[in-house]
Amino acid sequence: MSDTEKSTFMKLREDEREVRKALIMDATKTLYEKKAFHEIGMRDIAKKAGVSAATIYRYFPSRDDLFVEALIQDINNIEMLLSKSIEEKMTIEELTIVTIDYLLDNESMFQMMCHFMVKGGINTRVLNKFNAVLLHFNEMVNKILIKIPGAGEDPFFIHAFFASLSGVVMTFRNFPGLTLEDKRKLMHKLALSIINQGDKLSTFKGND
Amino acid sequence: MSDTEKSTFMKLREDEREVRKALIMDATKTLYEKKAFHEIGMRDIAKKAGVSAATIYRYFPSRDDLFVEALIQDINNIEMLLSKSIEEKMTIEELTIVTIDYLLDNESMFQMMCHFMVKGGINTRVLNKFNAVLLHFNEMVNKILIKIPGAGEDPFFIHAFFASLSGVVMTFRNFPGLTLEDKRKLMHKLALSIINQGDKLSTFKGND
DNA sequence: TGTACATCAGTGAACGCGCGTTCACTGATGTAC
DNA sequence: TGTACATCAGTGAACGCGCGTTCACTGATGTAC
Repeated sequence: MSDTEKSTFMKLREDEREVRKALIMDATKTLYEKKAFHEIGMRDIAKKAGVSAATIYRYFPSRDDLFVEALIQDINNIEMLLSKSIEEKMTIEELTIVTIDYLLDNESMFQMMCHFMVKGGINTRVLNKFNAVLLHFNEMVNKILIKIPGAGEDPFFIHAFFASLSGVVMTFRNFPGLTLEDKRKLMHKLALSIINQGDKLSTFKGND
Repeated sequence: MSDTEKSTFMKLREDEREVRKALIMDATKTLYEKKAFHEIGMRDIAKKAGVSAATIYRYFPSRDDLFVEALIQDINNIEMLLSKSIEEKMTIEELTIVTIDYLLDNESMFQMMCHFMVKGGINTRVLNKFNAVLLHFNEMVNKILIKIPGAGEDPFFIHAFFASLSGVVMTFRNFPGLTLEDKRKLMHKLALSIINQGDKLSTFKGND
């Protein structure tokens, strides 16, 4: 009896931990919408979550661990977004636009991805987690996109295409002299030109 | 007479400054070949150039200014590389491989580019310089690549394509479980699949 | 019902440290007269 | 030829500061007997 009591007690404590952890994650994600990735510090997150900075370290071993976990959740969002798009029988063109927009509208997530992919010297444990996310994303893309007409023939192309979109967004993010909306349109066109190889832009002609 | 004497004297001093400046730049570029971008500090550069860290600030207003200048010179390298490629009547496929290899073999440069493009909060003056470089590169790409068969029809595609290559390199740089050479081959294939849209990989079949 | 003890979440304050940048100073070279 | 002064490159040492992380401690809750 003492055993089961103890375990339910432990269970409650465990649940409570999960709740707190989720609270910190939520605070982190909220900040992502407001600040650039490199401007988000542990003290900011702590403040937003209503705890002290030291508390965060009871739930996450390091800043990068916290962030990579946030990324995992974000990938889930993308996953749902893509699934939904497929259900609605989106064309590859529409999907391209959705993806570009996602990368543009979640700037901090994008910055974080670049951070993990480009900057060296990241803790091995964290990098493993991150790579697991990437692999998972790749598989998911494979499963989902294989069904889209005009995208599915070659798995190489699918992966290359998604990587390309990151490249387009990265390269033209700060393109001088354009408003955000102009940049968005530019990126749409650029990305579509990859699909349509330039001379077949007809599907998107009306958006000039 | 005193005037011309003075000016030649000034001129000499000026020349000497240029030499010193070049010396610091060379040290910087040498370090690029050995260390990751984020690991290169002012003290490292100073040591390599045989001066003190404080001296660097007599020639460059800040670390980022120094780095952006290094980038400018590097872009010149790429420019020459591309020109040469055109002269040798490279196909777009061959050019793709050259470019991927360049990005892989100049890791720090690539990291630096990402740094300037992705990270926020960069000094306006520096960002302007950087954007000028990008614009220049874009124009150059336009002028050169327009001549390549199979690439030239649509300027959008050309720019998108180069941006894509960055994306491919960024995304698969740390792909787990592959050696550098395997990653290189993977990236080649991925990038070529963008050009050839998957079902036309024939030009590169022999490289498996 | 009470006392001693274990566990653990939470925290304010401090630590550590890297690293870009600045300061106050030295020394060499040139000019004025 | 000599003296006072201006200019400027170069520098060792220190500054500043952000910021992730850790420490030593408190307080609440539960257990043993």
